Amino acid sequence: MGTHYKGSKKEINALNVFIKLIRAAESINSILNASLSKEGLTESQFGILEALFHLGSMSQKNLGSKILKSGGNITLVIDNLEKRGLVIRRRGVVDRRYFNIQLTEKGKKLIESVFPKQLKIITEEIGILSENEQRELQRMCKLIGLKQRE
Amino acid sequence: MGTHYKGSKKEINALNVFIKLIRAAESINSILNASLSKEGLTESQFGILEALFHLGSMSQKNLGSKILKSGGNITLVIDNLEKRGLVIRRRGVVDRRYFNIQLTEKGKKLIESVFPKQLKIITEEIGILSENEQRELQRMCKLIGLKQRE
DNA sequence: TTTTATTAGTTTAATATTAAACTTTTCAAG
DNA sequence: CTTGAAAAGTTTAATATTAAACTAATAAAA
Repeated sequence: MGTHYKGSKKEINALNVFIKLIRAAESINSILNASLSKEGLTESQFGILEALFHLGSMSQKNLGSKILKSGGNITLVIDNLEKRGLVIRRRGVVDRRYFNIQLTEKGKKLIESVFPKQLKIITEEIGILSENEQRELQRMCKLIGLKQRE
Repeated sequence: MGTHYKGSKKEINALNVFIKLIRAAESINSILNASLSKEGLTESQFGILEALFHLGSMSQKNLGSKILKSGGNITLVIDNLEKRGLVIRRRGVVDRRYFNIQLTEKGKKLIESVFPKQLKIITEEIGILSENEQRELQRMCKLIGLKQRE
């Protein structure tokens, strides 16, 4: 034990695992963000475009739950995407509280070009692990992710 | 394959692993941050206090590299910690460009009380995995973390 | 010794983010 | 129908974060 008591062996082990987990996530994210910033996109903007591209048009509320950001933040991100002509807001017809957020042709072109680059980075970074290791990593991360919703 | 081409099988697998990895990290972090905010601490503030507590006094530059934040940010975080009387800046004697950032007694008391709570959360969350699984998770995350510095 | 380059830290301007208060619209209960 | 609750989105105020320009101190080179 060092100068300060830091915890039991079990706790120290858990802490080390946690730190490595966080570092791995940050490591990949920082590479992805560096690539996105070249296209003038933020992580949130990419998340919105990607969700619209792969899941189709949806409300701001739904987009918020996809990228796990607050309503106020979604308003701003959509504002900025709309200014760049990448998405448009269409007021709902049956329920006028909703906006239906749609990709424009320009937005679709952009995400079609950016998504594969992001995917390539992720594949390279994760590809350092064997197929079996990837399966195991995914399984264990799922367990940790689940715990939150108890 | 769905409506849109999303990538090869290999890419899709890597993407799924990546998403689970990020979610697991976010899951634990959000619990930790909720706990910290009860003490009126931000993640960065905690990181600084924890580094000073476990590694001893150091310069702002060193603190920045420990918690991976920009210099400008460290200036602000230290400002706020200093206002609350949790740390003090001492100008270096041999080299007057440096500040030596030190925990005050109050800061030491706070981190001594907060750190075990954070550690408990981490231990509980990671503890969902067996010891063997934890070892494996750590090993794999290290591999991913390493890749960045190539 | 003077000049130049480097290093630590600060400031500024911009963006991101959230919680909370707010508006508008819809829906449910009486 | 009217009233009240809930839901989608916006605005505001606060904090966090970064990059880039800046100041001050030190070290290196001429």
